[in-house]
Amino acid sequence: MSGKGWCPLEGEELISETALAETLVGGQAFRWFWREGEGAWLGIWERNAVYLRRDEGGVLSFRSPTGTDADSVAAYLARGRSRAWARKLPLAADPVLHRLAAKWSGLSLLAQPLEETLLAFLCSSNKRIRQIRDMLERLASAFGEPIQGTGLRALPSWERLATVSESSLRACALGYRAPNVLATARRLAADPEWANRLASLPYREARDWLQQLPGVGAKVADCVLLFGVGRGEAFPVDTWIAKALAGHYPEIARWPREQLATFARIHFGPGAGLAQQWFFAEARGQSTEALKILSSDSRSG
DNA sequence: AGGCAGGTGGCCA
DNA sequence: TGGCCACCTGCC
Repeated sequence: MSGKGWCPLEGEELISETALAETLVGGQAFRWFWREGEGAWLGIWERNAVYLRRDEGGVLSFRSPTGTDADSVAAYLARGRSRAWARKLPLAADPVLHRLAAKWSGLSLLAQPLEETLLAFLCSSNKRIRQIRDMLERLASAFGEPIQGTGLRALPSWERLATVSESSLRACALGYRAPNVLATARRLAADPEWANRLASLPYREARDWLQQLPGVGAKVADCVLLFGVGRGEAFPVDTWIAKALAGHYPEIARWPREQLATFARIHFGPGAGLAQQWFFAEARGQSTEALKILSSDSRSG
């Protein structure tokens, strides 16, 4: 079934259409677009553009106009890491988790670039997925470097963002997030080692450091640590997750956010973040079709 | 036509 | 600590 240029991702577990959609556009990444004409997803990260499609048997294939290789795609999808996290969850002790594990077995937590993850979640407050996507596309077209031969643009670096004006950020419809993005950009640009340092810090210290950035609170910090640094113990608690936890665990229903996050890290352990994504997918209850419509690329195909 | 959204930070008890 | 409110903008 591999047409010209399509390369199967070998040695991977089969994945359902729903699990794939949840993985790509369920709220952890924002630059995956369903291309109806291709029957494939187009994803953009750093200088990579990758088309990803699933055959009827559940095998993934990709092709890349940027020459991104199979190892890089597999590293980004990070499916093995999610399987390892799943094995560490207390599935036997927690029937709720056991059921979600079966239902969402193919769902993976992507290994996304840290800088892009921070930018995305700095934009995310008080916004729905669709609006976050739109903000990022405006930032990419206004300030991002072209990705050669694709007509696409990368997200701007923090160094680049440090040089722009607040009004030009507001022109990207960032609203009150604009000054936060700018102040964060200036702080990071003045501290070139920040990413390495963050990666070397223990979870709690890394979280505290992130929270010192303007516009970064507990939830955003956990999203950055989970999606952009690969800290499986991070458990972002937003309104959806708070509701989902309340529904599944009535005894903690009225706990404040911060306590829910602590409870989850203790109860779920090193793979807590994966459980969070299962709860999120479960709570949304959106169809695959709805996810595709949400993320269909309205630009010229 | 207005309320509300996957939050944060400042302020008050 | 925990609870309450303003904040930009776009979409339902």
